[in-house]
Amino acid sequence: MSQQRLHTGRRRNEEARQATLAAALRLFAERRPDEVTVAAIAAEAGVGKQTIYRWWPSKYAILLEAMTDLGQSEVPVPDTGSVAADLTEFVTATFAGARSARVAPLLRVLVSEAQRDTGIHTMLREFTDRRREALGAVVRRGVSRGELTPDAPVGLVVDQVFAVLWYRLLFDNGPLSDTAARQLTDALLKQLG
Amino acid sequence: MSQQRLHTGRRRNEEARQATLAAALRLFAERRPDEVTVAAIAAEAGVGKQTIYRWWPSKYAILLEAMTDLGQSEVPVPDTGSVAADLTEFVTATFAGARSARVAPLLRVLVSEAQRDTGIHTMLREFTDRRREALGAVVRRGVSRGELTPDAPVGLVVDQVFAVLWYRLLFDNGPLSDTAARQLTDALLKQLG
Amino acid sequence: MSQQRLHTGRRRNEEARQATLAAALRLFAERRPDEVTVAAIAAEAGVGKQTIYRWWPSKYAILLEAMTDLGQSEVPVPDTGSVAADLTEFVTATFAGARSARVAPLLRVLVSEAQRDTGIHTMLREFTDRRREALGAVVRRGVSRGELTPDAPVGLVVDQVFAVLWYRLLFDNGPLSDTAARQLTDALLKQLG
Amino acid sequence: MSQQRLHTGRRRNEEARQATLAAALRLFAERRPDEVTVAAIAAEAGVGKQTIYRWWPSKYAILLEAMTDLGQSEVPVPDTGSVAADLTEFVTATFAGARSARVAPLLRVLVSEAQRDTGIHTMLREFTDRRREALGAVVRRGVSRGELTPDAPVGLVVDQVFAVLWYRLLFDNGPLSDTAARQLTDALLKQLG
DNA sequence: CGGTAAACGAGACGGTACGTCCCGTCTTCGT
DNA sequence: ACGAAGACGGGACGTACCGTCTCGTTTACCG
Repeated sequence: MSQQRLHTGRRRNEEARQATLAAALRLFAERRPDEVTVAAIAAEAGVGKQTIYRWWPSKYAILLEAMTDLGQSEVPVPDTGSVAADLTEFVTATFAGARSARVAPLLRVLVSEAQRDTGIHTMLREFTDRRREALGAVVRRGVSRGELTPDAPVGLVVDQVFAVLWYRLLFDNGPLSDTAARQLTDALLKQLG
Repeated sequence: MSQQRLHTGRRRNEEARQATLAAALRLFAERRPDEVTVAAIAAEAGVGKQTIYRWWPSKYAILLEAMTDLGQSEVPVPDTGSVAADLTEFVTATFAGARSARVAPLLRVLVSEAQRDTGIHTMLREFTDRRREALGAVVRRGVSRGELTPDAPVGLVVDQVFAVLWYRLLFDNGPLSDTAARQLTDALLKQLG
Repeated sequence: MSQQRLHTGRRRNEEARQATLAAALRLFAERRPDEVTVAAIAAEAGVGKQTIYRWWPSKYAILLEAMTDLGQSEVPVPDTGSVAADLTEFVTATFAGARSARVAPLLRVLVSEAQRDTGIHTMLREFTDRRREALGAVVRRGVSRGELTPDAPVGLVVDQVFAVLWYRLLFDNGPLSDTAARQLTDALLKQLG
Repeated sequence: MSQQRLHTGRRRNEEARQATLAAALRLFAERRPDEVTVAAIAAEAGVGKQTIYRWWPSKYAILLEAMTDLGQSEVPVPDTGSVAADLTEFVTATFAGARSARVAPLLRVLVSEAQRDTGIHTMLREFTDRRREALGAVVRRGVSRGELTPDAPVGLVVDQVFAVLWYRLLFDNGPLSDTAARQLTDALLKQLG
């Protein structure tokens, strides 16, 4: 029985991949998104354009991969024994992560592009759904501990947290400070009764 | 004392303006935003490209002006005598307006572009601030009628309404139905005590 | 008996005409021809664009009219009694007129445009034919005085003079100096036998 | 000693060059020069506009290169043993080439544009200087054979031939027939003694 | 160790939208 | 009615990116 040859030729260059991701992060952080061209990323990374097109469908896909790589150091889900404390900590940490001058512009770019490219939209949903799930778990833990009634509208509370986050991020019409996080958390806890 | 002449030469053609706005609305409704070119709008409107560039900085500015013009037929601020009823009516109407297949894609396009163009960002803020102000007035009326305590967090409630609206619109991860509007309103009323 | 009114309304403004001609001469002398726009001439002359289009078919027609106005002070036909002297004087004066830094660029512009616009071509021919006729008269006088044989090729000699003039003007590949004029004249006299 | 790499990346596409030159010749032959747009040449050649701008500064530069390429099939310099015969043959062939309905309009366009664009002026000079040199060689051969005196004004004779050619071509005020060529040649031979 | 195949940096390619410029016409108001 | 001002419909310009396609070189496996 003959074994089909699996792969011949040169393998993917990991250095080129890293250089491309780093270059994309750098350029998207410091330039307007339409000024970040594939050619510019290639030049910045010292890489050929074709190498980029071989591995990524668009410049935004590069950005998303780069941010996912960064996000490996994921915000841990807090577990202090109290919904109020867990929620406050989670929201505060989430707001802090999003408001940073380094990641805020990148998040804006991704939402912007997601409205134009369904592929990016899907990838961004997967990215955000992981965080939604984490926050949902925190609230549900409150239910199972008896702090909250079983009919607590978990989804709606989660929605409101991330909705306010993105709303202020995208429209730049409100703070994402620790204080803002606490005010929102307090309001939501009151909602949850 | 001599009066300085204020303006000489031909005046702006209002017909050309209207035709351009209508053409932009039509094209943005039926095509993907990057397929809507300035040249196409000009052709559809029977107008020269230069006439467009003379009056608008970008095709998105045209769209925004067209939508503002439409919004003159503004959703009226309800005044039933009860905050609960007013709020419910306002939010339901707002959600209904935003979820329509005709305007939803246009709103997405504008937010998307606002992330890339500070001019559009500013104009969009003015557009949305008018609606924020209207909703704020509804809540404040509840305060002045004594239905709500004077320390009611008006801004935060307004934020939550529009935040959820845009969040679900942009991420397509939740309904903007009448039921959804009622659920959100109920939660916010509970929050307001 | 009632007199029919022959003309009503404001008459053509001679000042505007002069200002336009002067502005055209100035701009064509100092700028590349395609940088001389009708709008620029109008602005330079302090005149409306429509006023120009009312009276001239193109910017080159303005230039041609301006040069014809200038050419009223026409080079007089010399008559010294000798073909040799007359010819030398005529050619020298003609070369001197054409090589001047003020008119040379204008002549180039007119020939250039004449290749694209048959109207200008015709007007330029009328302009140049008047000079051809003058030079032809000089040579024919030599025939009638018996200095030249009756079969002298008058037209060919005239052609050679103006041909060399325009050739050197347009290709910038030879002088239009007094010396050059004399050399050409001598050659032609030898040719005439 | 290490050899530096001379060129990387894709090379210029000779087919695209040929297609562009051919398209330019075709369009300039059948349309008025200002109706020949760069976009039209690109479309006719099946080539991108940028490819044209990468290699040529203007549509007239394309035309000039196309004509130079054609001129490779150069009119051979005659060598019959007699200046009179050589000169007659050269001038007749040159006139014949220039008067043809195919090339005459192109020559007019190039002279016209040369007056507006110094780059074209320079390139056209190189083009014409090659023919001047060829004719000069014919006359100088007459000197070296002793048919003409060493002080024969070679340059002036060459000037007169091409001057008359261009003069009649540009002003359309005289024939470029074989008869005209012979008359001019005879006159110049008489000048040369 | 020599052959073969894929990935690489570089950059030209066909294509398309951009925003600017000028054309010649039309409109407004003032003389 | 004429004149200056300037907006209009139209269309070519030259530029910038897109994503694809050669180039010649480098790398890695496989016989």
